[in-house]
Amino acid sequence: MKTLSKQQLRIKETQARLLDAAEEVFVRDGYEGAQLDEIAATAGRSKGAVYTHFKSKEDLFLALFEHRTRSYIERLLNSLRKCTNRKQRLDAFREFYVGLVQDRVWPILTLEFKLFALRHPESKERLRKAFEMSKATTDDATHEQMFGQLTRGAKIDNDLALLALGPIVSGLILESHFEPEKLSEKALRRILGRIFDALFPASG
Amino acid sequence: MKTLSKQQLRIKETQARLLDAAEEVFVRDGYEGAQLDEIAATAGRSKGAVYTHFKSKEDLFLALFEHRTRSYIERLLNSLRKCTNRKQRLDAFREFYVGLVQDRVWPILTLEFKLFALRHPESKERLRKAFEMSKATTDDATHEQMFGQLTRGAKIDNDLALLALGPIVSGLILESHFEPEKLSEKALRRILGRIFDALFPASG
Amino acid sequence: MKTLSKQQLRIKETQARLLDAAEEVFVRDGYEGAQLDEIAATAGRSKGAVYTHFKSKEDLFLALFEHRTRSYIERLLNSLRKCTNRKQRLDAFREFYVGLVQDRVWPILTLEFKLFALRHPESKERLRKAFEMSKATTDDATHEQMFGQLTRGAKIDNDLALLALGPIVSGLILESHFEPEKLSEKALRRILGRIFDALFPASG
Amino acid sequence: MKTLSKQQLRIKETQARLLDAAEEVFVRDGYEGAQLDEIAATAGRSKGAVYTHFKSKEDLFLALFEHRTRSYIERLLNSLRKCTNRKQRLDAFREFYVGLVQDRVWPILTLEFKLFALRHPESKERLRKAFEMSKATTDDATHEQMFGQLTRGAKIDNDLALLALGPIVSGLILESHFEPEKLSEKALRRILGRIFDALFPASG
DNA sequence: GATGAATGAGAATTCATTCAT
DNA sequence: CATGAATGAATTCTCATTCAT
Repeated sequence: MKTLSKQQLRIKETQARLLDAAEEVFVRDGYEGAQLDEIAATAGRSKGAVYTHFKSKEDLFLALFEHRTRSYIERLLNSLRKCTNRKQRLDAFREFYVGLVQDRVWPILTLEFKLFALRHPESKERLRKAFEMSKATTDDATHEQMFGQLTRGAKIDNDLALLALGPIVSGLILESHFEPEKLSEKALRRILGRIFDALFPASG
Repeated sequence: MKTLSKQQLRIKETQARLLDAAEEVFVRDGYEGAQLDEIAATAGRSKGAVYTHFKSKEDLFLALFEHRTRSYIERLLNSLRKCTNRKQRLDAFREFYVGLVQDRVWPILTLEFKLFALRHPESKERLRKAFEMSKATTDDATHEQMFGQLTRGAKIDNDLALLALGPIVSGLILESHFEPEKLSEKALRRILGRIFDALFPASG
Repeated sequence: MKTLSKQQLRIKETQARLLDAAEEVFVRDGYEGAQLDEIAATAGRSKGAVYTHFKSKEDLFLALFEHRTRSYIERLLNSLRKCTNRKQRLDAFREFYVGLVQDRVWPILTLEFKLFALRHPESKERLRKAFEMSKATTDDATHEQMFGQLTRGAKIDNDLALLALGPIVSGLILESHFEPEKLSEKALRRILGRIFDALFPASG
Repeated sequence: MKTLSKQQLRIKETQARLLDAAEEVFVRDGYEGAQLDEIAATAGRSKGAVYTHFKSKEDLFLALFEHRTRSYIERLLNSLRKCTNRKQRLDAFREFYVGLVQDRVWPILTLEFKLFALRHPESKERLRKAFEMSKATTDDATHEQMFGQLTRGAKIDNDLALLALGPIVSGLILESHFEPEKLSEKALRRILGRIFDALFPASG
C-alpha cells in the first residue's frame, strides 16, 4: 500500500480532472471543436497544465480513450467475475450492453474515436492497440464460459455479433438525442434486448 | 419542360460538382476538418465559387444533407412504387436498408450530420426539417401497405424499429472500417438482415 | 514589354512591401525576435497577407535573403560592367566592399542569415544555393579581369580573401554600433581599405 | 585563503555547470532559441536551479558574458605579464588574437552578445560595462609597453585597429562554418596574421 | 539549494469569409 | 459567375517564470 505525497496526490487529481473535463468537452464539441482552453478551464487548471500532462490535444484525446476503455473493461470483467454459471454470465454480459443505454457519454465518445481513427491514420497504431484491448475482453476462455462450446460457424457468428453490439449502441444513443421521447431509455433497452437476443441465439 | 440555357447548365453543373466534392471531403475529413479550399479544388472550382452558390460552409453542409436525403427518399419510394403487394413492399424495404451496407459514404455522412446537429443548436431547425423529411418517408399509408394493419402496440414498436435502423447501419459501417475482414459486406448483410427480422417480426 | 494588370501590380507591391518590412524588422529584432504581426503591420498589410505570399516565417526570411542577394550581385556586376580596364575593375570591386560600410542593414542581415543557417540545418540546402550565388559572382573570367593572371598560390590566397571580405565588413559594422564615434564611417573606410590592400597585394 | 564548505562547493559547481551549459546552448541555438530547460538539463540540473542562481534568462546570458570576458582578459594579461620586452609583448598580443581562431565558441558568442545588445537597450548599461572591461584591457601603460610611444595619429589608428580585431575574428570564424575546407584554421591564421600586420604597421 | 507542476502571455499558423476585378 | 488576394479571428502549442514542497 503506497502512500502518495501531497504532490503526487495533486498530480493524480490534476490528471483525473483533465480527463474528466476532456471527456465532457470532447463529447459536447467533438474532437475538432473542442478547445484546450475550455478543457483546462473546466478542469480548473490552466492551458499549460494540459501540456504538462499530455503531449498534445491528440495525446489527451487518445489517453482519454485508453483510460476509459480500461474502466469499461474492468467493469465488465468485474461483473463477469461475480457470476457462477453460464446463464449468469450471459445475463451479466447482456446487461452490460443493454445498460450502456444509460450512458449518454461513452457511446458518443466511442463514435468520436472511431471517426478520429478513420481520419488520422498516423495515430492508427496507438488506437489499434486500444481497440484491440476493448475487443480482447472476451478471450476464448471467457467466451466459452458465456456461450458454451460452439460449432465453428456459430463461433464466427458470435464474434461478429460481439463486434456489432458496440456500434449499434452508439448509433442508437446518438439517434435518441433527436427523438428523446420515442427513443426513451426504456424503448432503447427493449430494442437492444431484442437485437441482443437475435444476435446470440446460441445462448439458449 | 424548360430547356436550360448554357449559363444555367453551367450553374447546375457547378452546384452538382460542389455537392459531390463536398460529400467526398466532408466524409473524409469531417465537418470541422473539411476545408472549403479543398472542396472547391476537388470540384475544379475556386473557393470563391463556393460562396456564389452557398452562403457559408455550414450552408453547404446542410444543403448537402437535404440534397442527399431527397435522393435516398426518392430511391426508396421508387422501389416501393414498383411493388404490387405487401410482401414485395416489405422485401423492397428490407433490401433498401440492408443494401445500404454497400454505401460507405452516406451512413458515415449521416453520423456526421447527427453529430453536427447535436453541436449546433442554431441550425437545429433546418436540420430538423431535413430529418423530418427522411422520417416521413413512411407515412401512414405507406406504413400500412408494408406492415399491414397493426395493433397500436405493434405500430409503436414498428415506428421505433424504423427509427433505429438507420443509426444501426451507420454504426456498423463505421465499425466495418476497422474490421474489414470480419465485417465484410456479406457479414454485414447477414447481421443486418437478422436484426431487421428481429425488429419487424410482425412482417410475417 | 508586358503590362501588368491592376491586380498584378497590387500583388507585386504587396510582395515588395512585405520584403521591405521583413528586412526592417528582421534586422532590428533578429529572426527569432521578429514577429510576423509587426512585419505585416509595417508593410501595411495583415498577418494573413504574409501567408498568401510566403509559406512561413522561415520562407519569408529565406526569400528575403535570396532577393537581396540578387540585388547586390546585380549592383556589383553593373559597376564592373562599366569598367574598361583592370585597374578600373579592381577599384570598382574595392569600392563595392568599402562602400558596404554605408549600409547599416545588409551586413547585419548577412550575419543573421549565417547564424540562422548554422542553426537550421534543415534549410541548409536552400541557403547553400543562395550563398553559392553570392560567391559565384566572380567567376574565373571576372576574376582574371580584375586580378590578372595569378600563380596558383596567389589565386588561392585571392579566393580566401574574397571569402573573408564580407564577414569582415559585417563584423565591423556590428561593432560600429557600439563605438559610433570611433568607428565612424570614415574610420571604417580607412580600416577596410587597408585590409583590402593587405589581402589583395597582387593587385599591384 | 578561505576553505569552502561542501555546501559552498556544490553551489560553485552548480554555477560553473550552468555557465558551461549556457555557453554550449546559447552558442548552438542563439539567445532567443536557447531554452532554459535544455541549459538546465545539459548542466545536469533542473530548470528551477537556474533561477536559484540567476534572476532570469537574460541575467544568465549577461553573467555568462561577464564571466567569459573576465577569463579572456585574464588569459591575455597573463601572457603579457610573462613578457620582458616590447617585441615579446606585441607577439603575445598578436598570438592572442590569431589564436582565437581555434576557439569556435567565444567569437560566435561574442556576436550573439553584440546582437543582443543592439536589440535590448534596457540591458545596455550592464553590457556596456562588460564591453568596457574587455576594451580597457590595454590601458595606456600596457599600450605603450606594446606599441611604444606613438604619435597622436598613430595612437588613434592603433585604437581603431584594436577595436576592429575582435569583430573581424568573429566574422571570419562564422564564415568558416560554411567553408570549412577553404577557411581552415591554417588559412584563417594566415589571413588574420596579414590583417594584424596591416593594422599595426607601427609595430615595426 | 533543487525540483518540476502549474501558470499564462505570446506567436505562428490556419482558414472561413469578403470583395475588387 | 468565378477568381484568389487579403483579412483577422481563432487556436494550438511554447516557454520563461513562479512557488509549494
